[in-house]
Amino acid sequence: MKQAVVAQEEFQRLLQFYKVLADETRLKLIGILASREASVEELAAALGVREPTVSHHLAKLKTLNLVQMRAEGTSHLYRLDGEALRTANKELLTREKLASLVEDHADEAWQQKVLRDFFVGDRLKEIPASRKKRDVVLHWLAEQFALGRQYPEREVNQLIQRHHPDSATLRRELIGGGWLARERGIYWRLPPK
Amino acid sequence: MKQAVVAQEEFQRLLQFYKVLADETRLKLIGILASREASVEELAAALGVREPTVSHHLAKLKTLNLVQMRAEGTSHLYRLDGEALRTANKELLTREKLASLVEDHADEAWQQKVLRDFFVGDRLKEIPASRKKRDVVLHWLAEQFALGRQYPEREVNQLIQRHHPDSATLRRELIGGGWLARERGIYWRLPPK
DNA sequence: GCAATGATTTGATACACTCCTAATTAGATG
DNA sequence: CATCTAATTAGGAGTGTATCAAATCATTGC
Repeated sequence: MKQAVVAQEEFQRLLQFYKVLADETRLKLIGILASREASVEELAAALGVREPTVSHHLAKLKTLNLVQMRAEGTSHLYRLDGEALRTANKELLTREKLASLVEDHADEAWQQKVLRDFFVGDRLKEIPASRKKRDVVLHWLAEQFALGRQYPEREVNQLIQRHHPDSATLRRELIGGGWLARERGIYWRLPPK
Repeated sequence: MKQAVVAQEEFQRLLQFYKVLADETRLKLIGILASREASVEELAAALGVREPTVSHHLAKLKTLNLVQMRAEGTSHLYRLDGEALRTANKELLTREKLASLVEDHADEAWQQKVLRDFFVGDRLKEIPASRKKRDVVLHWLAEQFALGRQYPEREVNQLIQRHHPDSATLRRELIGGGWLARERGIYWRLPPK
């Protein structure tokens, strides 16, 4: 779980990074500072905006430590921190990276929704037509069976019928999908794959 | 000049890229699709937003060719185009890259502003105190001299005084800054560095 | 062909962010 | 200490865009 929190923070950092860079004026600003240091006044003139606007943008860049400032007289001379830029680039958008950053509660949320949609209390309204949703329902159903116990067919049917009348279909699906196993009229639940 | 146009387009592409990525929902979307393909319905449930919202975001990702879609039944299954992602990453923010993307009209604009600020017509209101601005003014002043011509001191003073009374100071600065050269009371303009 | 299902498009609302002007702060200079 | 300059901060107008509900479109299945 600690892991997940770290991932969250890293995700937010990445998001912040993109947000800061996703502005035309700021990107130009970086472009100028990439080749030389410059004062706020210069930057304003070069970009065709007012000084406060430049200050505003520089403040955002500062939050990423992308720029450094040194005062000379009343001027503030800004320059790009190339090291920070290089570091930031490492944090890049790779497939593996992103996948690891997103909590897989995503999957879980989706399954919750399917169950909400198809159940009223613990009665199954209907058997989902789509394979994917049916699997979610069957998975839930399988969990109603205890692990390590043996069920005669009559008992299996009873248990299923507490949730839906068509026990034959559901029983067959539970077997076919590998949630239950059967031998000589005796059924048992298989451990989660 | 053709070069500049290309750079402009590339700059805009880079900007678009950051804009698309600078959204929490979209970044999560990419994160999910990084590990598996998914339908709009699933994505909506996983992200906790409505289907239209997901469609909207997917449309933006499509503009960068970051996702691919295949239809299965009435579902549209989306997946991340890892190749596109890798390509996009190459377009990265390197110091050299950015510097080349930003037109150096930036500098020019700044100089124009200094001249506007300190001149009324072609009369210099005052000699700028800051070294940087003074250089801009001196540069302009130097250009009022013809290249390859010889000026006696009296003529130099006359020319300068058309723009500002303190010809002594300005003449000295023009020499010191390397815009004019002098030998035995004769002055001439040096070619631009 | 007619529902039903999932996706997309459209139109409206709300929030965030850029940019401005005006006011304030911090340094330098007389 | 007063004044000037450059930068920053505060506050507000205008714009863009994320989101939703409602309407529309496309595909499957009866």
